[in-house]
Amino acid sequence: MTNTIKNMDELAKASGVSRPTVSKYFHDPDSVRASTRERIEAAIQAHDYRPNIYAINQNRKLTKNVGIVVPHLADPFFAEIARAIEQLCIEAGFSPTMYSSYGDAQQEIEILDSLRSLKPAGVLLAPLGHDSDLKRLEKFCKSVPTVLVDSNIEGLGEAFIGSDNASFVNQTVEYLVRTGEPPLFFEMETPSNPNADHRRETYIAKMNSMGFEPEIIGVPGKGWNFEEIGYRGAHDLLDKGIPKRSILCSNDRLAIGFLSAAYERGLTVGRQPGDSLRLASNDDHPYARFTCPSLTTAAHDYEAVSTHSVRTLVERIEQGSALRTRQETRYPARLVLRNSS
Amino acid sequence: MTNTIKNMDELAKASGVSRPTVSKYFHDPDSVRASTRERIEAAIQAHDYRPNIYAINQNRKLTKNVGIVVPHLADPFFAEIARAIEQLCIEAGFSPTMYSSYGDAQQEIEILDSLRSLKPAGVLLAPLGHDSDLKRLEKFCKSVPTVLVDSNIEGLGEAFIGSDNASFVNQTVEYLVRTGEPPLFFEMETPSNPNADHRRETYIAKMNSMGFEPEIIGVPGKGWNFEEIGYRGAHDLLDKGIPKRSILCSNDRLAIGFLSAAYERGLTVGRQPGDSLRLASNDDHPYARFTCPSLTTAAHDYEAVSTHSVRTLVERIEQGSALRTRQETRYPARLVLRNSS
DNA sequence: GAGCAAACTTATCGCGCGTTAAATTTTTTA
DNA sequence: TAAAAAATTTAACGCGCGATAAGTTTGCTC
Repeated sequence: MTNTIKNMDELAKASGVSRPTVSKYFHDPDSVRASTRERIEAAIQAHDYRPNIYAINQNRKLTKNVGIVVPHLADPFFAEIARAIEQLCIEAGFSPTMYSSYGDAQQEIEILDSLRSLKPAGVLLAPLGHDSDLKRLEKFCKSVPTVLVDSNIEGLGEAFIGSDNASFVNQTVEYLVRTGEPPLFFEMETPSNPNADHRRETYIAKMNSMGFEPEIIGVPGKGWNFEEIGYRGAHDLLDKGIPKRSILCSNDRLAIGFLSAAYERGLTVGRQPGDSLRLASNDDHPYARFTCPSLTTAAHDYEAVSTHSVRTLVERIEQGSALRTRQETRYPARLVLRNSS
Repeated sequence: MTNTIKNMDELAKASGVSRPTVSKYFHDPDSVRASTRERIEAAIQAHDYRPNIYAINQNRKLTKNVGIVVPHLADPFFAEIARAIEQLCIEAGFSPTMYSSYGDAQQEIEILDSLRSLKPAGVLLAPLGHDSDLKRLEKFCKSVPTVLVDSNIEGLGEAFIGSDNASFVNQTVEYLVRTGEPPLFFEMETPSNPNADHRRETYIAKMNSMGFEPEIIGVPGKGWNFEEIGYRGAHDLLDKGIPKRSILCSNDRLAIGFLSAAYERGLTVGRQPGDSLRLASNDDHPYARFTCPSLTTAAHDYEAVSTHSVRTLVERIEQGSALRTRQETRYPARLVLRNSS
């Protein structure tokens, strides 16, 4: 209870052990004899002592810190993946810290800059994408072991782990065609996320290979208010009548906006006879279950992506990254059939 | 470009200035002569030098770190408030770090424990609520200047800044009564958030004062899957028929689940003649605009809450908290009329 | 209980920076 | 231009811990 213990020296005296032994204990409690360990732990408990992490890390060239950087924490997709990754890092014995650039390239760079001074053992980075300052990112990746997540940037970092956009779109297109008619592709005009580009390209290729004419609507809009952009884009589109009975949204957040607009217009969305149109999407956003109607979508394998990301980073940290080549891993989607198509 | 500079000594030599002056510069660039500042800054730029933050903080009893702790970052409400607070902390010259306990009391304690060893200048804490380990929280608040946000815990921390639950419920109840009929109150049976209790109490008091019989449905369910809980609760409720034409949900996430269930049952929600029921809620969740129908709700004053929180914390940090008394501030809600009622 | 490895102690250095006091230089003011 | 004020330099110590080398004790094996 006497909180008079300020450093390891005093803790050592209080527990009747020498300081180097206490130091050894903190690095690995099992490296000291059981009886010694008990005495140290008793003293720690009694005096509520915690070593000064600043002093610990000062002379380390590498700490146990891990940075988790995502483009937008208010996006439930990234919130979810960050949560999973954070948990896995803790289990692997690291101290994760979460950062969000909130869609701003400048802030992404500032995060990495300040991260560098934390001497992190590694970083898990879900980059902004097109908007990112590639030169600065590249420079950072050379100085800190970095694993890219979700959005790939060619050649950057130790590895890339994400989802297979082709698998998403192939499945959703196939499903829509099989159970109805070939879909229109509904997306943002200028998406900042490279995954969106892969989805569009896959859509075009898939439609062509099935002998259909691809048809794409790119709605205007900037930033991360995807629902709003989808909502407005859908209204604009539907002002001209229903262009096609099947619609495939590039992502769920656009679809949420689309469904909202459709509802306001009294259009029923679904696969029942009499429904005005069918809508599918990609991502399996946490709210996709609760849209009206519930959203048919292709789901990320959140667990595989987060597990593999963390495992890869830990490997690279422990083995050093010198000899290993950069690997890209993409997990396939799982089609989730709900009521919107 | 020569990255050979490792510490302040070398930086001092490279810029032709003494080390104490460089040190002074880093504490306040304006405390050195303009010509000196330029020389130092030139050297910093040329060699890409950043001081070792661990060495800086080692002997400081207080750092410039600020902790932001929320119950659940995957909840868009907290994501939004955390984002705003984070930004304001940066502008105030602090280094914020975000933590989420993900609804787990144990993790909340662990966050505060590890936070303590970061020697933060202060902490902005949105506590879990009933589930929190009050004794540990209290102990923490005594050792670190802490401002409570969103959820109040009597007597804890330097101050509380949140929203006025009474204002929320009074407005929504009044509106529903004025434009239709007195509402049923739909909530979780055992909410972990104390705000939910205040909302229920206000509902009861308001209904009584208006001469109506309060009627409350408490749906079972644990955890933070509010949409799911609302969805199931709504189905259970509606299995027995529509109990009342007006329904007031304790919060928007429950309402989102409710609307989903209502939609599945073919019930139309809204204020049009012919609609089956009307629904309102509280919080103005970021997706409340995009539900089907869009959700009438009482909105938090996000900006006022976040601004006031950060300002209060900064004041307490700078002035010391000795003489000041604990203040509680609650901002009123703004009724947002949409289509659900 | 001799022999030996493992565990521990003692002593000492270094890390990068904060901080201070006294001496010195530069700039401002009268 | 001399005096006063401000900025800077020199020198030195301390912080809490990591790390290491050499000597000492402990506990285990046969």
